[in-house]
Amino acid sequence: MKSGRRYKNAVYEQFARITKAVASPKRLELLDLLCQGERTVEELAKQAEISVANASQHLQVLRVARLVETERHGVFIVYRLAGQRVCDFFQTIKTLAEQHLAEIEQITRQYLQNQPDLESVDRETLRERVRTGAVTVLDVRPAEEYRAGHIPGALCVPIERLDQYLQSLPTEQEIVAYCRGPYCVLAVEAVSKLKGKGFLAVRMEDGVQEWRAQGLPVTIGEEP
Amino acid sequence: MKSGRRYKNAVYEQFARITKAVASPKRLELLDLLCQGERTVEELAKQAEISVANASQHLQVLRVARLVETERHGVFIVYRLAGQRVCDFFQTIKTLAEQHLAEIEQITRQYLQNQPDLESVDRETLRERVRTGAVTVLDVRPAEEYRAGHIPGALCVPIERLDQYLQSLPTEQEIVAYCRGPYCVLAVEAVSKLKGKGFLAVRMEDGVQEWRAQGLPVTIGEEP
DNA sequence: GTTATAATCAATTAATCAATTGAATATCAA
DNA sequence: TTGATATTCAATTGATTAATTGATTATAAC
Repeated sequence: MKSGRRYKNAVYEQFARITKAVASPKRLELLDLLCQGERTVEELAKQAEISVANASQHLQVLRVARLVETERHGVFIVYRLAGQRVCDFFQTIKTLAEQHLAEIEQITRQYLQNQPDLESVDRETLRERVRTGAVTVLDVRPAEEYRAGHIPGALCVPIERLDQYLQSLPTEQEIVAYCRGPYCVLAVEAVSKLKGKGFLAVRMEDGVQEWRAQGLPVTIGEEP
Repeated sequence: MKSGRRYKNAVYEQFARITKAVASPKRLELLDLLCQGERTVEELAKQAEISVANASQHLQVLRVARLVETERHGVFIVYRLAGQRVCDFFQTIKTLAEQHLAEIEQITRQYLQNQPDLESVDRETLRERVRTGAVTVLDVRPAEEYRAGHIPGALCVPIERLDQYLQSLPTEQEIVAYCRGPYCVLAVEAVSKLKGKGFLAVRMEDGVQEWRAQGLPVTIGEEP
């Protein structure tokens, strides 16, 4: 075999290390979670709804491909993305899939149809209403994701603690809930619960990644 | 299982259709070739050095993932990328691999070391020298790729026809050869041959994709 | 030291995938 | 219609891969 061919094979083999690492639905879900912020193996396993051993194995595949890195914090091992570029890469995959695979829109439509009447609000409208204080925005992701970055003015109301916040929420003013983006179901569930309790709740499809990608501001840490 | 989980699984499954399609070195090579321009199955098979049947199968995997599309031209079937976005996606993979996998640089260095002393010239220098006419630029890719887009002022000299052009090339002036980019070996081979014949030849690492990505102009069709 | 917890490792199974071969299909031209 | 060519299909092989299970390692608290 010519040396040129051997070289080419070696190079494409390296490229494929990256693509093979992301060629699994579960690993894509783990990457998606890690785009929202760093996490321990246990948290990742729980949120992706797989066993810890299985999550550990998937994470190591991602690590060997240098897409994620780890750090030991006492008895925990924290995984995080190996850079913003990896998050961008995941967003690219997402966008490509959305634009090339009509099935995704279909699956989403089907899912949303099975949810009780669910309006949603777009970015621009929301931003204007937040600015004028005409709306209450809830970030229903886990608190650590909120701290890693949230939409300015949003309240940190993790979905599992939504019940505790119910009495402090306005009953007349509109409430907008968002989570990790269009394929995350937290906001859908939050809105469903809020509407059941008589609130005026709508969902925003975008997550922080989409918001940031539009060049819109993101607040890091706690709200003042 | 909750409907939220079923929905998530379905969505990530769709994302993975894209990533599984690119999770093979050979399919990445085919995509790389298609980034340079459309081609028939036979041409792709020949350039990737695999059997036609094998190429056909790989191409169909890419087609099912909607990354490429086909058109029948008589007895030929022409494959092309399903949009500029797919080319960008491939470039993203390439960049990510280059930046995260030190092995690639190592492999490249090793390959170039085995080639007889091979200088290379960067984009900016080349552009300036082309502008002032101080250099002859050769595009050593196949003619159809040249027509699909080439660096302004470059001559179309496919490597397999290089011999025929030898007498019309300047012997005193510097000659710069380029091909599909840093991992393509055509320019390396062309420079090697030219230097063997006594020409002042150097290689430019960038291909048209890299050139274009810098916002530099690209000429489509034949030179005037 | 002992214990509890987080994470990884090792071994297994079923499933999926890459490449090869030879046959089948589609188009065009004689 | 027949023959030639480009491509795809179908069946087979060997190689990877995902998920599960139970055992093992590493750390911190007692």
